[in-house]
Amino acid sequence: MSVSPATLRDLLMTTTRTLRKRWHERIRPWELSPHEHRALRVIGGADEPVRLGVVAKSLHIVPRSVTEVVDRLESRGLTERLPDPADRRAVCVQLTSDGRRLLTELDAARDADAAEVFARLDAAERTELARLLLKLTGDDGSGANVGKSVAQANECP
Amino acid sequence: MSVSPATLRDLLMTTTRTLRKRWHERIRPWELSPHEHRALRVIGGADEPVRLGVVAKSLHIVPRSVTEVVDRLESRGLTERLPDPADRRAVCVQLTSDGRRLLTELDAARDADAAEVFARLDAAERTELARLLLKLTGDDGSGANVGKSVAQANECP
DNA sequence: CGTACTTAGTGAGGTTGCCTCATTAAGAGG
DNA sequence: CCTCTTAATGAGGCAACCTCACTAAGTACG
Repeated sequence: MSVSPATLRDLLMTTTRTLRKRWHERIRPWELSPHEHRALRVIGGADEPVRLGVVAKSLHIVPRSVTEVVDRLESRGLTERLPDPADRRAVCVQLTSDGRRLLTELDAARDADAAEVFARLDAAERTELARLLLKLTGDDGSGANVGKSVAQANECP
Repeated sequence: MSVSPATLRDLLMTTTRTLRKRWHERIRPWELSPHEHRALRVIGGADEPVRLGVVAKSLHIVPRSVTEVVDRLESRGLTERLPDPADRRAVCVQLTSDGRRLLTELDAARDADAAEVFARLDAAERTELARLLLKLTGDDGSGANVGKSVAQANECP
């Protein structure tokens, strides 16, 4: 007999809940919320400064909220604003050297955490899990997939 | 070459994000948040009235917050408080008939939603996905698993 | 029995991370 | 030049949590 969709969904939710909780614990020493880390990743992901509006899209929040997030990062000396040379309305943001250093550490910690969790699966199982999840989210031509929205965020001109 | 843990984690997160978003949309007509639905499920899950403290544990929030959640449900006529016959400090809560009716509808909608999503997988794939996720969350004797915390919430005396 | 400790719920008030709306400044089209 | 849109932000709001302090009630112990 097959597994019911409802059970499967609950299982998925429980799993990611565990992941989030682990990561939340692990990131505590840095006194940076997971959300701020995500912002840092978006900003540092490109090698050029990024517009606030682009950060907003990547984080799936409205531009107004990005202002606050970046304010907080900036107050900790992790990022700095600079004018967009091509559009004087726009504001770009980039990592400071402190920010870059911190991001490197956090990314390493995050990868280590993921590695610990997924060590329970062997290579074949990981591949299969990835295949199943991709099939679920269905990148079937619709192009609406957000899987790599963070990685490929377009930069400032 | 195998899939990196980091990619896998991102894939999981994206998947559940999609699920949450779908459900959030779908539940909109009832004007009840997913969170309130969860509370309703905990309260209606048992056939006997449930203590507020038990609801708190099931929802993974502190008792004080349950007071607010239940207040809101009660103000919509979905639940009602009653004294615990065995402990005069405690307060129990149960569904009204309106609450029971609503819960039935919502559960059906939620199951239908899950069914739509997981229809992309055949029976064998669903079974495999469940196996992999179970292996990940690792119910390997530690007993710390929370997978069915909602379903088996203990009742009032 | 009385005294001390614990527990269940809740009032008061705070925090976080979002949101909308209005405003200012600047680019774009006719 | 004049309207129309767009980028960021000030002002203010809200939801869903939290902690701390309090009351009332159960529990343990000498």
